[in-house]
Amino acid sequence: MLYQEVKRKLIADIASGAVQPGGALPNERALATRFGVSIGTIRRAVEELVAEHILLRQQGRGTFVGRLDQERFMFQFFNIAGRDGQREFPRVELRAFAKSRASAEEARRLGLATAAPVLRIDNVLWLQQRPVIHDHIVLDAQLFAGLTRQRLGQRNGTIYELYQTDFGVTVVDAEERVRAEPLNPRSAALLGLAEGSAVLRIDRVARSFAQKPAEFRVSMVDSRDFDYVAGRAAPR
Amino acid sequence: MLYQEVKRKLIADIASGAVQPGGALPNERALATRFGVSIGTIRRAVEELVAEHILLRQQGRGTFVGRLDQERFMFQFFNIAGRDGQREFPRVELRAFAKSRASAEEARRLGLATAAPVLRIDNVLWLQQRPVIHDHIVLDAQLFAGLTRQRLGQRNGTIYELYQTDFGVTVVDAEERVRAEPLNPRSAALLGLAEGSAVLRIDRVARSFAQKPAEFRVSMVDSRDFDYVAGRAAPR
DNA sequence: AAGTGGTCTAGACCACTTG
DNA sequence: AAGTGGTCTAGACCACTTT
Repeated sequence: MLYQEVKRKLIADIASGAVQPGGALPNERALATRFGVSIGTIRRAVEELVAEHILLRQQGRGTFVGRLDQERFMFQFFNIAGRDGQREFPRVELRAFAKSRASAEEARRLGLATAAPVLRIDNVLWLQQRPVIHDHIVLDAQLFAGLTRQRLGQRNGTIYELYQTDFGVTVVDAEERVRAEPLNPRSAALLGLAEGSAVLRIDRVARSFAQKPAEFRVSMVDSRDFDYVAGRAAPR
Repeated sequence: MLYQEVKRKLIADIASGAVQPGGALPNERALATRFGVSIGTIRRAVEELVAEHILLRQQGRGTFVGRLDQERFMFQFFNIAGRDGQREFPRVELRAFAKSRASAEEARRLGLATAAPVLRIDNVLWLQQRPVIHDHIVLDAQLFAGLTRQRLGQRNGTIYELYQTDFGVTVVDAEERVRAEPLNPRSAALLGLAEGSAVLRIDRVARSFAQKPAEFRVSMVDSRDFDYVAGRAAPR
């Protein structure tokens, strides 16, 4: 499994920040020489990282570390679409930022000790000029030490890009669990809906390399006009 | 794109029934000779078909056409799990079988003319000895000509395996849209729940080769104890 | 023109399964 | 022992991007 070894070393380079998001990798010949393997083996490792959206190859230009920009966020992590299938980047409104302690459930999802210090962020996401989603985001306060309300509000790009550029945390995949639930009072107030309406609740654990939990997020979605979409066909 | 050509030919062989579900493909050398390409090119084509769960390779044994058996159904198409993540194969109870005509929505999803003849199947799925899911399945009556209530009731294995063995329709992927909805009277009766309870509604279009719609299904899920699960990490 | 990734070849050797 | 897929090599040639 030589190529697995190569893949691990490439991931280590990305995780350590030795190659920056958006930056180029050395070319295939250089990598082959450095790792002492053939170009075919390099290609195999890079192909898998491209399939995982961690690297990006462009013929004639080079191989680049994927940035968690808007386009990728929409493609990989934003699964809400209009009834007609139309997708739109949401307007994000920051409503609260606080430090507190993890509940038992949150600690378990993030792989932390119970009552570990966490940061909490409440966002309201707008689609078609209406508040549709209430996100409650929970982060390990140690991993994101120094994150402030100001920094969150000032950011350009997605929150995942902020994790990547400011804290070296690259989100590579997410697991989501969806259920129907009556709307709670806090979300009802933020979304301007009646308490008890049937809404979607999405629990998401976003993970970094080696399945390390990076973020836990609960989204309450007014699904009267929007769906959670899964299993879109891969382009072939 | 030689390997794409090889892939198309392999798919044609599977779709035409020239190789049966569960049957073995010729070995790599034989395929390379038949198509006049190198083994590497055969491998590339087969690798993609394996990634799409259409073929299955076993070192030392051979390459086989994937059967839509219980294991694959659970892995690829059954996305309901207990709160603790535990997965269980449901007991399927056939409650109704009828011929009628497609609604505008159904026709659109199946790529049929409005009011085209369709078959309708109502199943109740049991998990942990309780009715949890009401499936309403709509099929193109032409594509599944000859399907009877008896044949459905007698089947061994999953309904997708029946599509494959009896009608040559291989389901290769599915797109699902999920929302929260108050429970309708018919599903309420079948699930033994109060009308208006908040439940998950899942609209699924299952597709065959070349994105051809094969089945449209609406599932109503009592999500008090079960979740819809998406984006599980790929094994690496 | 030079440099990059994309495709394809023709083999060698290994690991695993079956008779 | 024979046959299968799994990994790896060392190149050739092509398509594309940049200078």
